[in-house]
Order: sequence, then structure tokens, then C-alpha cells
Amino acid sequence: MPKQVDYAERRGRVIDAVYQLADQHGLEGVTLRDVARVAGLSMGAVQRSFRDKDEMLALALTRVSEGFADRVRAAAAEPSPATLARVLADLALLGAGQRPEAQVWLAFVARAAVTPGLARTLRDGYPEALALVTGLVAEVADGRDGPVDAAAEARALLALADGLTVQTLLGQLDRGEARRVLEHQLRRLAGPFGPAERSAAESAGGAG
Amino acid sequence: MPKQVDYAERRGRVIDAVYQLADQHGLEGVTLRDVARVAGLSMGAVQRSFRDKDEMLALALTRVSEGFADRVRAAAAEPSPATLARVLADLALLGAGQRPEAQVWLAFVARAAVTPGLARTLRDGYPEALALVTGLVAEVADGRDGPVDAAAEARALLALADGLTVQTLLGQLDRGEARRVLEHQLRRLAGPFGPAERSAAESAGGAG
DNA sequence: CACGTTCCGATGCGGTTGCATCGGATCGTA
DNA sequence: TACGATCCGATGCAACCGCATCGGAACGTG
Repeated sequence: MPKQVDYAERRGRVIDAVYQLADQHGLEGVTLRDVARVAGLSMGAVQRSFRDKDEMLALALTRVSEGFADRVRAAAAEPSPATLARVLADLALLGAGQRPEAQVWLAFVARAAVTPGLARTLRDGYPEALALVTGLVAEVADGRDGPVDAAAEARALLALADGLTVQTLLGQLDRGEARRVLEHQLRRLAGPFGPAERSAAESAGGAG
Repeated sequence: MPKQVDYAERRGRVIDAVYQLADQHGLEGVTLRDVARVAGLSMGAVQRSFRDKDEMLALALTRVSEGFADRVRAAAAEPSPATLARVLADLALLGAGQRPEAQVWLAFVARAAVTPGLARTLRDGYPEALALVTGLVAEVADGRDGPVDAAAEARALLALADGLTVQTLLGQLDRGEARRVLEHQLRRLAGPFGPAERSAAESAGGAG
């Protein structure tokens, strides 16, 4: 058994480079040559780590998708009403260091819109996130005057998170404004006498 | 004055082709050769209509942006509470024949995230839309039990519209679901005794 | 110490891209 | 009818792309 290479570790390095390039120049600025240069590898080394470029990009998208799954699972492990604000700001990638991740996400979303295979990867995590947010919404809205359609609210909140990500990347909103919009919606959801109004708002404000 | 050409008309034809190609294959699938073929022109004719490819794409984005401006101005001309649902579904491109337009919009949004010049074009229309929606929200929420932060609600609704567009393109929601999410939010905004609850919902439901 | 397997990275190749070039067709004008 | 401005579209060109290839270095094994 001669020279052996940790391909998993190398794929990680390569995908780091893909992230950096996709953040700066979009997905069409990701060429094998540039990836190799940024990763500090030769082109041949990059080539031997994946079957082809599509597989490399698909794996990069998998990392994005798993990032979301991790956040959802972390929130599911601690299903308090206060978690709702945190997980939504997290899914919206509104954190201080999450701008690169948001850029990469948007680049893949745009490509997924014309590449059904990629779309499925992004879609796979949605039901789990929807179920989690629905549950949290039901808790937060508990005790409100009228009945609340938790599933409809959850769908709206997840879409709102995506929209805030987009508008923040475009420079229409800054992170703080986006955060406030999110908190405002959650406060309104809990209602004027909702049980988790203050704790949810404070949790979201303190995380950024 | 020898042979003269209506360049404005030709640019229109060319941008039609850009739309078609961007819808089907994304913005990186828009090559001058394919644009010429789809437009039924020679490559030279396409080249002479724009300074370079960037100008061609910038003009295509301008058309997208002006589409939004037109919808906003149409709504501003008739500022009834019932208009709110219609203009939001319109901005979210949830209409039956608006999927191509949504695809093109998303493609440009992704590119604008790494091309500041394009981002400004998209950003320019935002204040006008925000002002319109803020006004409509104030009307709709008038007479609600608590005071309503119309500006915050408007920002949330515009972000929600973008998010619904994205999720619809990804196949996470179909048009009907997205529409219902939007209507649900508007109904909740108007409150259980809001003045425009029924009319707004019916208007939105009948438009698609 | 040879051997064979694995990895390396440079190079070549076919294809595509945006753009420049250029001879000829077109058409109003003098 | 001869001229010149304008437009046409085919072709050329340099750069870049993803991918295949290949001789040699590296290294555990018999």
C-alpha cells in the first residue's frame, strides 16, 4: 500500500476554496484552476478528488444544506419558545460571519432553479425545518386570543427568512434591520399578551 | 442617410431572447451566439446593438426592474386597501404566466449579489415599493385593536414576497400555497375585526 | 533492493466564449 | 448613375473552460 491520501480531508479543503470563490464571484467564477490555486493544490489533485466538476459543486451544496440541518436539529434539541427567534435568524444567515454562507446559498439557489438535481438537495431539508418551526410557533402562540394556524405561520416565517437573506445580500436591508423585521413578526405572532414575547425578542437581539 | 435600423426595437427583440435563455438555463447560459440564434439575428447584429455583453445584461435587468416599477405605480394609482394583496402577489411574481419572469429575476439577483452595479439597479425601486406598501398597510390595519408599525410590516411583506418567489422556484411551494401564505399574513395583519379583511382576501384569490 | 501501486503536476486537446475584423450588400443622395 | 454612409454576417482570434493523458516521484511490500 504505497502513498495514501486522506481524500475526505482534501475534499474539505477543496470545498473551502469553492466557498471562498463562490462568495466573491458567484458560482460561475468557480473554475477548477482557481479552486486549485485557492486550495493550494495542483489541478490534478483537485480533479482526482471528485469525479467531475458537477460532483464537486454538488458536494459543496451538500455542505450548505447540512449547515441548515444542523441548525434545525440543534433547535429541535431544545424546543423552547425562545428558540424560535434564534433558529429563524440562524436560518436566515443573519449572523455576523454568515455573509459568505449566505452568498453561497444564494448562488446555489439560483442554479438550483435551472438544475432540478440541485433543487432536490435544497428541498430535502425543508419538511424537517417546517415541522420544527410549526411546533415552536404553536408553543409561542399558545394562549393568544384567537386560534393560530401554526403551519401557515411557519411557512410564512421560513419564506420571510429567505426573503430577508436575499434583501440583505442585495443591500436593501442591513443585518440589524433584517433582524428587527424578524423580531417584529415574532412579537406580533405571540400577541400582545403572548407568553414568550419578551424572552424571544431578547434572545434574538442578543445573538447578533 | 443610407440604411437605418430601429435599434430600440432590435434591442427589445434581443432582450426577449435573453429572457428566454435566462429562464431556461440561467444567466450563465446566455451566450451571444445563442441570443442571436433565438432572436433570429446574426451575431454581428446583436453585437452592434450593445456596447458589450455586460450592457446587454444590464438592459435586460432594467426591464425586470421596470416591470416592478410599473406594478407599483399601477397600485399607487388606485390606493385602496384591496390593492395590497394584489400588488404583493404581483411583486412576488405568483401569477400564472410569471414563472419565466421570476426565473430571470432570481438569476439577476444572484449575479447582483456579486456585481454591485447590478445590485443598485434592483435596489433603486425598493423605496418606492416600500412607501406604497407602507401606506396600504396603514389603511388596512386601521381600526385594529393595537397600534401597528406600518413600516416594519411593509418591510416584512416585501421580504416575504421575495422569499415566496424563491421557494416557489425551488419547488418547495406551489403557486397556490404561496398565495395562501400571503393571504394568511394579510388577514392576520388586518386583525379579526380589520376593515378590509374579506375584500383583500377575495381580491388576491381571484387574481391567480 | 527491486517491484508495483498510488499520487503528483505539468501538458495537451477539443470546445466554447466574447469580441474584433472585413469584404460585400444595401440604400439614400447628388 | 456614381458615391458614400450604413448595416450585414461570416470569419478569425486570443483566452478560457473541463477533462484526459503521461512520465516520473514517492512509498509500502516481497
